[in-house]
Amino acid sequence: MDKLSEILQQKFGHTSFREGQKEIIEQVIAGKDVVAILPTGMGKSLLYQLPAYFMKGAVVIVSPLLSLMQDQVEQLKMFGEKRVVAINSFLTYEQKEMVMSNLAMYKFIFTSPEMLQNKRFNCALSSISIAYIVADEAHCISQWGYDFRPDYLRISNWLDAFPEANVLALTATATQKVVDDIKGTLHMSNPFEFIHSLDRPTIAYEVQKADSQKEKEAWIMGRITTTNGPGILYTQSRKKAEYYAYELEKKGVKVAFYHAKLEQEDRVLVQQQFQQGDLDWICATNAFGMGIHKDNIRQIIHDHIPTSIASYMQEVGRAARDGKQSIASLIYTNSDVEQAFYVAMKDFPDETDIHAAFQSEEYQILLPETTFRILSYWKEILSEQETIALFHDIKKRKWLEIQKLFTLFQSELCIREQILNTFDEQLTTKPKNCCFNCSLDLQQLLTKREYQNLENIELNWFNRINELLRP
DNA sequence: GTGGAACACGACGACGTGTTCCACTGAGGTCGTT
Repeated sequence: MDKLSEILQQKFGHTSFREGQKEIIEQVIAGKDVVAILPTGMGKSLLYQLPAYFMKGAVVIVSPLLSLMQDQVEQLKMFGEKRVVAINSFLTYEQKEMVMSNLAMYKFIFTSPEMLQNKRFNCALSSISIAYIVADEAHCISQWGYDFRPDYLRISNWLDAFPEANVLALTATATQKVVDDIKGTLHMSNPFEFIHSLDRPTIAYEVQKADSQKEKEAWIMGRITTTNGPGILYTQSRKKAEYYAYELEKKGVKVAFYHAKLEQEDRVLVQQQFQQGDLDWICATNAFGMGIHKDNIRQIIHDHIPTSIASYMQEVGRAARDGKQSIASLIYTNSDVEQAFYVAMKDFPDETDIHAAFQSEEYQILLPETTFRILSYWKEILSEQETIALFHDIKKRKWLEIQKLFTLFQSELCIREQILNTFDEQLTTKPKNCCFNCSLDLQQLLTKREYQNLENIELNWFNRINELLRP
């Protein structure tokens, strides 16, 4: 048995590697930069965990969510690794000081892109030896960096302080544009690239067009109340997620809603209940998904046009992790394109905002928080004209992407094939249940289910009490 | 930009039609203060 397999068995209890894992791990150990695109459930964590045991120094893992960090810290501790810490706002000032003063003790250091801008933290990091740096869920660099969390783009400058460390970028879905963004931001020159096929033959694609919002709602309610989950209904707004959860609950469906405005404890609770099977459906915004461990999701429904093909695939990819047949359905109306564009654009500064922000600091403070944050970042590195040009470009790109997605859903060609082509991939074999435009046996795909309508039960009770009280 | 609700209007009263207004609209982390 070679050394890698030995550690795999000793530390992680696996007897063999999955496709691509060994190759990637070898490249990381050899000191190469690596971009690895692997579907959810293909063992991405192992790719950064295992090489650490062959290299001197610590591993810094940049993660987008606090919950994801906690999750991974716990997972490593379960494997018996004690030298692991997450440095983020969950720690008090005193705890942070304590960890930073003893940073050399740790093998795995999890942190957020925001934290990488902390001077005290950087000072501590520069005093220890770093083997390699990991960008987990690296698509966030491209997806969030430009218009939401500019600290993702600041990783670029931060990396200059660690020229010796190689970088490993991990994600489940990335178009060529996203890969280019990742490589650029992480200063990767000639990295080893492992790109697993994005095609998931056990996910069938269904697209439905509705003439009105009412028709759309009726279709969604009908589908969820007559067929089996577990499933996720992705809505475009928090309000809609709550509305559907409320309506479905009345029909007897075990359901909860999930979005960014939920308290942290409620989020954890909903997530756990769904994972344990106590809930059949989650009505959620795009906040739901990263770090969800559930293998048997059978249905993903979208009630809108997503803002990018990559995020659509991320969301759809949460189904069928157990390899069993599942279905991804999307229902839209013509006006949904405009809605998607509005949502994608609403925090972007317009030309007047950019001009005013470059003229006066006070004006910038009047802007919405996200807009202010984005502008502050670009003001540091670009001129006013360059910033205007940049946002013009980003807006145009977003609009084209949404349009492309809309055209794709409207087209009569194979949906699977078109999606794969967007990711520069060719479809080699069509599964039996491919898509709405090829072949789709809905009766086979969707198991019938009857729910007990709680509205009727309440009504019956109301009638019975009335009868009893009648003089 | 769209869609739905509310309102105005015509004309002997209810209701269809046109106009106006307003709601819709994601994602996370950190710091300092209460």
